[in-house]
Amino acid sequence: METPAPASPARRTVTNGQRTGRPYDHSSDALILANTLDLLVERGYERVTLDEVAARTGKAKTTLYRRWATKEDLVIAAIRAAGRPPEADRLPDLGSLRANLLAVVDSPWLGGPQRRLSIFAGLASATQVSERLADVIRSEVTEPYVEVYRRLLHRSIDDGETTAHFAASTDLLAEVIPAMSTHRLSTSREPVQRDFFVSVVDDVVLAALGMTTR
Amino acid sequence: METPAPASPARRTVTNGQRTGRPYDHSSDALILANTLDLLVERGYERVTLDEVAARTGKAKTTLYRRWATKEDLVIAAIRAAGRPPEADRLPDLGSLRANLLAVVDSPWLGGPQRRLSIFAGLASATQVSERLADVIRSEVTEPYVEVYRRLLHRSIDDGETTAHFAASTDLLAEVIPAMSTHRLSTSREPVQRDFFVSVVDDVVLAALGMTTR
DNA sequence: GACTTGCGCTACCGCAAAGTAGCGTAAGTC
DNA sequence: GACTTACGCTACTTTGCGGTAGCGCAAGTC
Repeated sequence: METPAPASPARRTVTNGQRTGRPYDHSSDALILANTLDLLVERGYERVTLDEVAARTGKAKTTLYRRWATKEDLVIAAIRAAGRPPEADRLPDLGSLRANLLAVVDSPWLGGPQRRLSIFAGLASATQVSERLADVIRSEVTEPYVEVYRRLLHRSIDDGETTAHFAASTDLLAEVIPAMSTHRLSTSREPVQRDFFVSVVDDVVLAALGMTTR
Repeated sequence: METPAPASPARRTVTNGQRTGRPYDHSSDALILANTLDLLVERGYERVTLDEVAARTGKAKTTLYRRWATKEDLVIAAIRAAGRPPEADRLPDLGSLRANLLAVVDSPWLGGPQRRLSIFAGLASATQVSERLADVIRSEVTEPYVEVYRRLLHRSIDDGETTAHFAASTDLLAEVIPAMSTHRLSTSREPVQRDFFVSVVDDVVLAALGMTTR
């Protein structure tokens, strides 16, 4: 979670310099944005209604509009507030490419691998709404996430580690595809397989997100 | 393309047995359904309007409603009319698992690999609309498609071929992830890499489609 | 205490899009 | 030719939802 941006107040009457009067109560912004993201995941962009966001949060709809000018702005803020994936350069080197990749997979970003995948599905619909929204998703979610993996991989290639590594771990693929037929990640599966599976999944779903046909 | 189902006429006045009067002109059903699918891909379910489907097809909106009772019915028909992936049992054995998998990848189902992926993206939003629609997508698209790969793979495992095969071809993975950063499949890439990439992509996107959180 | 501005509420506007009604006409069956 | 039903058209109703107006009150600053 990040601070919800200067809230770009929808239309604030500008009193020069100093502000008086009752201040914004930003204590519940995080809750609003979290609920927005939840709804986005459950229903997709078009079926998110601000009435429902307001109801869930216990805020008045008008309050939402005091902070974000449009629904699109609110959703963008929610996406931004979800934070960004870890940066490759700041991650400790765990000794092997594989370990480094798995660390990213298991990072708590977007609630961890399970929920992350759900969010991707929700975002897929949002990319069809507007260029602006699609751009935000790309620049805030897709690109940075793929970038981590790419960086880790390139680093490993430069070290000459890569090929051997992949050759060693790819028997897993033989299990991955049949496992997919369950269509659930929650079913029991050996941990290593799961991890590798999710990493591929995440990446590829992102690629699909970037591939809207507009 | 399949015959567009008995069209389950929205509400037909039942004259017993024999029908007289001007018959339905089903010659353009395929066109209607194709345009519906196109729009679904371009815009996502919510932004498909029947006015636009009608306009594109050159038919009157009321004509659409004479054939499909609701928008949802029309979209379902469009998905059904898109046909099903090839069945594993009917595919010729090309000698290696890899060749068999690639044959599926390159099958013309849903317009071939490129367009197929776009359609998946469009369907992702539709899975959030209703249980019924989600079920159709799962049973008509997701399940059968994953099933092909699964069957081919299992067959290969039973033959003892699998592990060796995958080990031999997985250096590709080292290229796949960085290549994804382009977020386009249309960029130039060596054919074998592309094929393998797309096969993974297709499969995994499908898994994501099956994973709606409703 | 005077002033300012956010909050919650209720009511409302505007618009897009699903779905319908009814008409004149086309294309069939008997 | 009489009859029936689809087609295209225009106009309409309904609904949901984004977004706004204005009020009484809360929570701050001076």
